[in-house]
Amino acid sequence: MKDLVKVAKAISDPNRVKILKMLQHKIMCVCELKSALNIAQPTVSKHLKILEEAELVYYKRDEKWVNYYLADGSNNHYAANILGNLKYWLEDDREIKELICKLPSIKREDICCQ
Amino acid sequence: MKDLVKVAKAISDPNRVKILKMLQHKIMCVCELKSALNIAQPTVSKHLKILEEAELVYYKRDEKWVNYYLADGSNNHYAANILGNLKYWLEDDREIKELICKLPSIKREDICCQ
DNA sequence: TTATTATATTACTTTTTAGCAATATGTAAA
DNA sequence: TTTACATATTGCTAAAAAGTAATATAATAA
Repeated sequence: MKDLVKVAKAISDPNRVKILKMLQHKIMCVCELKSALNIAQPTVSKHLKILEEAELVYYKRDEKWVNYYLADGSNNHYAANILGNLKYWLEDDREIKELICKLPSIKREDICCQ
Repeated sequence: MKDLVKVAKAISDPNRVKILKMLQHKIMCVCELKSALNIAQPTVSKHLKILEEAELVYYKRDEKWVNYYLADGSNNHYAANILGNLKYWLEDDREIKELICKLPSIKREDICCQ
């Protein structure tokens, strides 16, 4: 029950759903996510922690950046199920499509270091 | 996006998940749900409204009772997906199993009218 | 009609959550 | 080392959500 509720809570915020949809297309660092979502960096970090604790994402440090990846759900079948469905969900959502469109132009070299 | 988040929020509360699991086994009125969950009647009504707005349940009045049913999800594919999965999810959850066990002994004739 | 009873709604309190600014931490470059 | 910079954490505020008691509504029975 706790695991299910944790996954449900994780996807019950639009910004977190957007993060998951973006990570479907591209491994991203915190500052890239911040730039895409237009929210403060600590807010992004907090969302990422919630997603990570629901086993929906994981991260690997790469020098000074921390890259976030979609999890594969192998340890959490609720997470696996949601991640599987989310591949097909919201593909026609206007807001999501615009976000995905913007992705190629969001590069850490350009947007970080300020 | 709004529909997905609404369904996710709806199942991100343990009492609401319990309601859905109970409705898998039995059509129930508000006072039966209240008795099963041990929470106040307005709290049950509020949870039911959230579930209904997420299109996870619907209701029909039957004389002075209002019976709640699992929805079929035909108008909301997020709801349909969750309801489909929830049939198999939490079947081994101790708390849920105890609730389901209690169900046959919860009868509106006995518990309401007080 | 009036009384009874099941449920919904309202008004309120407490807890949780999303957001941010400020600060701490970790890594790499100078 | 010191500096710079990406990210995490802390401490706070505002908004949302879960809970309840009291009250309103809707249906039935008397």
